[in-house]
Amino acid sequence: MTKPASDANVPAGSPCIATAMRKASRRLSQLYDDALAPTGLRSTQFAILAELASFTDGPPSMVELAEALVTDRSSLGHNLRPLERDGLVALEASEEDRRRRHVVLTTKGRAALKAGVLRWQIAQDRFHEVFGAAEAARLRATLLRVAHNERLATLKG
Amino acid sequence: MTKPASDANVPAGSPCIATAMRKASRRLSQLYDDALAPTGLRSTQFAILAELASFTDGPPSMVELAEALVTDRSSLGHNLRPLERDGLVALEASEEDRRRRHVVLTTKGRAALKAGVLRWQIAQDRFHEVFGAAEAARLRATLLRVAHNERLATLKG
DNA sequence: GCGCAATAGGGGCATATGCCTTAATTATGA
DNA sequence: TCATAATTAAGGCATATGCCCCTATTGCGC
Repeated sequence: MTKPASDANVPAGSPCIATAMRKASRRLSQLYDDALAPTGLRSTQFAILAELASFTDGPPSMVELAEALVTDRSSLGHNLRPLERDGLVALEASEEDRRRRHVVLTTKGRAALKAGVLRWQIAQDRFHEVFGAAEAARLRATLLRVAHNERLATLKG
Repeated sequence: MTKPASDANVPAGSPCIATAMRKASRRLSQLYDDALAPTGLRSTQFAILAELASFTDGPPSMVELAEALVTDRSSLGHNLRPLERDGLVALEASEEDRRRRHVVLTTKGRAALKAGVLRWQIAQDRFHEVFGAAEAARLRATLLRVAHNERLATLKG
């Protein structure tokens, strides 16, 4: 139990967690981008659409969406540009607060997400096949605890 | 044993491993970049210098270094540009194979790495403080197994 | 030795990521 | 009320990441 796959051919390298994280991140992006390629979506874009779809109480503001994605507001703004250009999302001015702009998943965006899920599942299946569903779930839970831990955001605090 | 920290305030979100990985990666980059800021190095640049220093049998070629970093050759080429400009690394033509260029860690680069390690340790300590050294080591090992698993590179294979 | 496949890098293009600054708007406190 | 602080998003700048195509060079099969 909890017996991981072989550690052979895995160099020790530096003890840096962030470095290991980025290496793994690049590797996984390869796999998921490869699977999503036929849809014209990148894994980051797919993630944005999926996160958008998870907001059931109306479209979020940029700040809310950025926080959910654990990313910078500016980064999100930049990333939304291609999606807006292609009509997958729309930015609507808020009624209550004219500073805010709500990010809306368009019909076209919803369709793209739906098509993306079919391809995404292939990459996800591959990961489960290689690492096992149980360890995958454990890893994912750990990653989300890292992502949402505020004490890992800055040294202050 | 193996009891993780609290899962409170960790939204379930999508089951996508890649999405969780990138969220965690962005979070950790925040922390390590924050720590490294005084040195003028970014965590990615620090990682490149550290990886370079790990080659004890002479400076690696771009391909060798890219593989060690689990990144694209082109990406590495781009990332080396600022480091070369600042004199932290040097690209030397190979004698045996004139296609190759060896990436050399300069004296200045070695000094920058040394200074970076002092700051890096602060971020690493924070992570250990939050997650515990044992779980951190487990996580890092898992991440490296992901990073170096060829069956997670493409769907083919 | 020659022709062709394979390999190493460079350059261009597009997106990803985050910083700092600025403008617009809203909230707050005297 | 009104000046000021705080918030929201945009824009510019720099780096990060990976794809494709191109050139130079090497290795290989004949």
